[in-house]
Amino acid sequence: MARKKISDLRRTELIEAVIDATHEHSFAALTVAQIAEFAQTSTGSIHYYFGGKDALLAATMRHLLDRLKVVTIERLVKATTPRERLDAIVLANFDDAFFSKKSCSVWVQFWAMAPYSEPLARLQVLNQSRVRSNLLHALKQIVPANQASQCCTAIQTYMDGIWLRSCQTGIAVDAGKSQQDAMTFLDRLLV
Amino acid sequence: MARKKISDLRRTELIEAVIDATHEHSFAALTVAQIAEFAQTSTGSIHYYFGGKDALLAATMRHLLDRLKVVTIERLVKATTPRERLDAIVLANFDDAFFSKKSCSVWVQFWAMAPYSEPLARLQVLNQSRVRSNLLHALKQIVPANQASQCCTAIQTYMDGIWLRSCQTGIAVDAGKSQQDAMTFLDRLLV
Amino acid sequence: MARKKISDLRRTELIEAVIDATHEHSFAALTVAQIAEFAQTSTGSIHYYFGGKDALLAATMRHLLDRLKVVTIERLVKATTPRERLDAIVLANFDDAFFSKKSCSVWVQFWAMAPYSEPLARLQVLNQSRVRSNLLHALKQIVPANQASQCCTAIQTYMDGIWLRSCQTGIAVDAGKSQQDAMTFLDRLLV
Amino acid sequence: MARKKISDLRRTELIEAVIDATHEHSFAALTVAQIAEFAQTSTGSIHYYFGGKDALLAATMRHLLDRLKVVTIERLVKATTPRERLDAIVLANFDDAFFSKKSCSVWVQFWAMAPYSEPLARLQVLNQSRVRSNLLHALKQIVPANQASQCCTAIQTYMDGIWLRSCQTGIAVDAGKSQQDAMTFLDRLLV
DNA sequence: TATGAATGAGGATTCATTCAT
DNA sequence: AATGAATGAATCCTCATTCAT
Repeated sequence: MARKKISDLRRTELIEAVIDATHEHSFAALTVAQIAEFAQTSTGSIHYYFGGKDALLAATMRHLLDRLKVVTIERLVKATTPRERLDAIVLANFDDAFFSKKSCSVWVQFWAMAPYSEPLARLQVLNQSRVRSNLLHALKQIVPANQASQCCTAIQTYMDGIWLRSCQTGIAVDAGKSQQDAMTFLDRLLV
Repeated sequence: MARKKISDLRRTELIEAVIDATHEHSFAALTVAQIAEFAQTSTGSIHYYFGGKDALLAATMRHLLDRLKVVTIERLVKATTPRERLDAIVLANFDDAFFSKKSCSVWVQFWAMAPYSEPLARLQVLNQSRVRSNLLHALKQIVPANQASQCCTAIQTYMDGIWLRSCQTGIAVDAGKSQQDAMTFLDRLLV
Repeated sequence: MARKKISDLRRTELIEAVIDATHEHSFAALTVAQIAEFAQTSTGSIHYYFGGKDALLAATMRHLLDRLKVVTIERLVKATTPRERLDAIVLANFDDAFFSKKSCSVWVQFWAMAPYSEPLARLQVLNQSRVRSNLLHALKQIVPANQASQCCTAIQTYMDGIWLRSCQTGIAVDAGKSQQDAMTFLDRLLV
Repeated sequence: MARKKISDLRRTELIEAVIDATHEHSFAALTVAQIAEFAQTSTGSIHYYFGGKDALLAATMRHLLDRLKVVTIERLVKATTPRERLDAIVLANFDDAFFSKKSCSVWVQFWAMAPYSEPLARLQVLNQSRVRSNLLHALKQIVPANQASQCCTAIQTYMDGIWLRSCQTGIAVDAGKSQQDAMTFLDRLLV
């Protein structure tokens, strides 16, 4: 198990480097050599740990998606009312534990590539479904049954839109502010 | 003038080819030769008319943004009340004259690249500002002054989110349905 | 004949443009389009008059070689003694009617290409032989028969060297000065 | 250090290939792939070791210039009288350790390109100055002070001319013969 | 004659990937 | 485990040449 840890640590370090590098130069424009430099390793190591550039992005996204999952669960277990559960899910998406300009950059590039990559598409669908499932569970106790689905989509769309806009030039990313905005949005949307 | 027309026609043909090709393979994965094949021309012509692959994407986006502008204006001139104006702007964004899976694919890739390309970033800001300006003008007559800005952002974010989601695998794109959803969303948001 | 003149004028204009352009950018780096711009014409015209880029350089060299021939003859007819004839030939090579930095640039590039081009090699040999023949004719009356050939080669080598050095960066080209130097050189060489 | 050696060996091998290939096809007409073939490597390696085609020519010339420098020094240390020193410098230029048709071919193409390339121009000036400095040092003790400079230029011009002529079609290159000719030339020139 | 749009073969360069050490 | 030298397929772009007008 101690053995395993070394390898996992290395992978995590490399993934952090991918996030930094991708934010700065875009994943497509990045060479494996550049990523290796960010991570202070060699191209050989990148291939040793991940198998290739494509797999590297997939691994990075799995990492980010896991973080979202963890933060969501942490917040959900503390919530008691349906509305609290709804807020928990939405706030998790903008939790400063991982909502940052860097993550947004990677996320949007992932989105742009997903339609052209089976493994990425799978990840995208997985996350989308998980979030939707969580949201719907809470929403059904808040809005009339026939409005839950549409309402859920509106919320997901809003959240995706925030991620999308956050990575653009000249946009300052502030987790706290985004959480407030999201709460105001929910208040407006749910009467 | 006949000369100019021919050259413009050629440019438009090439841009249509870019949209088709990008939707199918993603812009980054696309080779100039492939685009040329879609357009039934040579790689030389692409460079002759646009100067390079990057400039080609910029030209394509300018084309799409122009279409949005035209459709928006067409709808705006027919609107009389503030709410009608608001609806006009939002409906224009999902007008089937250009809201299609293909456009969404290009749009999202444009978004992913904009932070790393001066010319694309400029286009992105230009469009974002134009839409915001239109929306705010109408919103200020609908909601209290202190809510207009936040409300505007929510609407833009929602629209961006729709574009983003529309290009994903397994999502069917239906302009009419998207327009209806958007109207329902506005109703909910503006009480 | 008037007809012919128009075409000849055009060819001469184009050749002058080639010389200017080659001096500024080197013939290899030059595109036909650039040459056309120097000549204020189109690429089509270049091909119409010369048939291609390679033929253009050959035509240009033929032009320069003709100029040398003409200047040499003009000076030779005025010479009476063997030494005067020798001087005439050498002075012709540095006559400011065509000895200039521009000509030297073209000449040296011609030299560099000649070993790899049949037509250029022929021109090179032709000129070399013509000059040698003229020189030898005079030299044989000046130095002992068994020294004429070696002496001739030395003179030709010196003249070629001057051309070569004249095109280099930082070297000022002055026809009068080069003529003086050449005369001093001959004096030294021929006792 | 073993590492360094291997890499240096690789570089030298590549440079030898450039000389062979350039002599056969001219540097401009040569493709990187062809050079790679001469060197029995890949195009990738060429770029890995030199960074590009231009840098490759510069490296090759630096190599040739170094050879000249080394041969010159070897001969100079053995010379005692001024005239012996003068001869040493001139003989070095035609030493069969590197005076060959191949070297001449490369040299002349270098000369033709130098006026259009900063790095090549620097090399050209460097070598020209070094040879001049060596020659002048010896000449000042042989000819009157006011004649040294002009005499030096005549010698350099002669040597450059020999290089230039040696690469032409139909000229046989013989180091020994060129050395003899040069000695005869010096004898004639220096009374 | 003159033009310049269109072509596409050809070349320099990049970069993911491999593998010997 | 880690490295980075070596590879060569793949791609963008250039440019001589053609040809319809």
